[in-house]
Amino acid sequence: MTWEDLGWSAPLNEAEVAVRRSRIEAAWKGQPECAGCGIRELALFADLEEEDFSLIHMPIDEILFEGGAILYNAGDQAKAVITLRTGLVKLVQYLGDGSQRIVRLLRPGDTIGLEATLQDEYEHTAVTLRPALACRIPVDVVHKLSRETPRLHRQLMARWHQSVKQADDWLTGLSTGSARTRVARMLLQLPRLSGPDGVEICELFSREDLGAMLGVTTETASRMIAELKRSQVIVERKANAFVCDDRVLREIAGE
Amino acid sequence: MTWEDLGWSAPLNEAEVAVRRSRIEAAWKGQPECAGCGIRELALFADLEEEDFSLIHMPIDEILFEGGAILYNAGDQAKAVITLRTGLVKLVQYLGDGSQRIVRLLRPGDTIGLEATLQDEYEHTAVTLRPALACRIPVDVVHKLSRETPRLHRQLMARWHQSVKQADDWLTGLSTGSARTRVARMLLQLPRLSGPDGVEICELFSREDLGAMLGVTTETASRMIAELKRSQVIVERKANAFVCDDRVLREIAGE
DNA sequence: CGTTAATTTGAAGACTCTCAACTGGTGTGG
DNA sequence: CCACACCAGTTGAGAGTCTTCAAATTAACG
Repeated sequence: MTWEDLGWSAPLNEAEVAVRRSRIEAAWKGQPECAGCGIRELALFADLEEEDFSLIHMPIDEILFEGGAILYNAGDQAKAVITLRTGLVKLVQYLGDGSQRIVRLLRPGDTIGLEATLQDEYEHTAVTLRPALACRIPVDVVHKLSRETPRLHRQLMARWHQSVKQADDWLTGLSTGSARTRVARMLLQLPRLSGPDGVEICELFSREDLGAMLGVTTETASRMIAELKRSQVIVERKANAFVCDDRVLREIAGE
Repeated sequence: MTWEDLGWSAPLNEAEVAVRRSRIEAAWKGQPECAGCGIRELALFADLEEEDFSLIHMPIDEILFEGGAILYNAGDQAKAVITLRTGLVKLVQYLGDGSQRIVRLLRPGDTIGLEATLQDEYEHTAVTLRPALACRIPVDVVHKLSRETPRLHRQLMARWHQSVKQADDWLTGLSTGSARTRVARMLLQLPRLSGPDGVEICELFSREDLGAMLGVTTETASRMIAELKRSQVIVERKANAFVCDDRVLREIAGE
């Protein structure tokens, strides 16, 4: 079976700027293009052994998305599961009245669109917040591996478990308390990149997205960030990239 | 292996008012005590076939809890998964500052404490909101079945999936918008019992719990309910049991 | 360099929280 | 049987927070 058989030859959408093909064996064997790929340690196939990979005879797409790209829309045909290698992705759920709420963030190593293994439509809209590198795994591959090896089961369960846990924490942490508290908690749990001088930096996103994550308006999100900047609790290094005073943030977050 | 081997002979806690033993075969074969049990259609073992059940040689506890009983506390040793047959259970997550948030409600057919299959501690505190009948399934049974039959896998995945979906809906539906909107949405998605005269009735819970579900204070929750009562959108039949005007509720809920 | 989008800020009003008092029902002990 | 304490629910008033609508400012881009 090939990608063409699945009707996946065309790019997912216009935002998809590059598609590189690689057989799964390549990913596994650590060929150049996959050097530094976290897939072996982090991702869905972490527990698999080399023999398992030999069961797969279907290419895995490795895709580079630009920031703001749509991985899929809610309701789209769900034929693949996506593993995120670099970047950050938001899962958006739309409400009846047209407003939207971001229900989860996905980081490198996370699996996106896991529901594809159980139903034929995606539940959310998945959008990159920054340029992102991802691997698109056809659900047939997952199903086949699932039949052949029990090792994948535990990983799948673990992924589901992780999603539930994150959803619960998102609710209690980022959807409870004052806007200031929520912003502080968000900043604390944001992935930190170590800057050039070794100081930890966290890249924020648009105020609109921040609001949609915390359940407050764009203006309120903006005010809170602006306030933190003025009081020097966070210091802007580059555009939307901050050095955070975690001690004070934890205090604001209610420890 | 028996329950005693697992150290489960003692009741889970003082709130457990009755324990009845039944072998899983009994449940499957539809013996009297299991007549009307939804386990075959709804629950974790829905897909299993008779031969699968013969693999189990460990008793399943059937437990009757009174309202407000604690099924388990966050951090408790997680040795069993629980299937709810009747009643309603809340999952409570505690925050650093001691306050609490209810992250999910579980209804008949739902599986409680699924994390027991993956880790040895429960993540939430599970408390009955009404008298409840539940079956306690040792994780060893789940693991054994999991090894022997692939049919359980799909059910487990489906359960996880369901949890994630409910968590996401809980966030977007019950944690977004004004307090009035949230209360309306909550009432709309509450399980309805058909009253004596055939009219659908929904039993509400304490204002404190309602507040903890919606992320508002007890007083605000009370005000919203009182207001709906005054405006006749909901009519109290018995204590805390209402007939709801769904048309108006949907309007308040924002369509 | 002009135009557009994103962010910030202001001010008024709506909403929610806090603290406090009041109500009605339940259970206990005298 | 009554007095009392206790608890959940309700209500009130003022303070505080967030939203809304609008305008000003800054950043981004062709």
